[in-house]
Amino acid sequence: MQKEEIADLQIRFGVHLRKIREDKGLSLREVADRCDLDNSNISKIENGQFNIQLSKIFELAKGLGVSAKDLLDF
Amino acid sequence: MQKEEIADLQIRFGVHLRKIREDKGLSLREVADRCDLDNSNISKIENGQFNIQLSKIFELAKGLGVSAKDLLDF
DNA sequence: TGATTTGCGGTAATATATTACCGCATTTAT
DNA sequence: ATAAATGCGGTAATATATTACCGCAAATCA
Repeated sequence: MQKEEIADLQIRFGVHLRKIREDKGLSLREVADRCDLDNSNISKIENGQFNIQLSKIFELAKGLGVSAKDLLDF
Repeated sequence: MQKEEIADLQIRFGVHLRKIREDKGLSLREVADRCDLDNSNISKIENGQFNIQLSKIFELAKGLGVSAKDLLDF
């Protein structure tokens, strides 16, 4: 997988993640509290700046109240 | 998320990944060729030794001919 | 208007994944 | 019995994610 493809994937994931969060009416800081993460980092994930790990996908899913597979449904 | 939880997650993911591969009747080296990865590393992923990244989930899904969300369906 | 919330960019130290390589032991095929 | 395939452990160099900070600008609220 090329760098560009990965960057594109991160962006698409981030857009999807943001939509889920906003549909739930949560702020970055609220999600951060639920996930034990920092709001700035979730912001970066949503903006496609990180190629996050498996465990983080599950942490985010838990914090957002959705299943992990839902986070990859885009 | 604690270290132990992450280790457990990796193992469950690996077990699921292996099942998908074996259901397709593929060897590690065959999947490795399709994914442009090394067979030893896929072995380690299946054995829960890696907390892989988002992009790698998609690479594996492509190589296995399934959707990424299917890989998290366990 | 003043205060709070929100999203976001920057940073630096640390931890971790990535990658390709080697070879071995076991299983499977000829 | 011989050869090939398979799964897997070890390693070392490199790249990358992680984490918790800080503070700002714009939006929202009292």
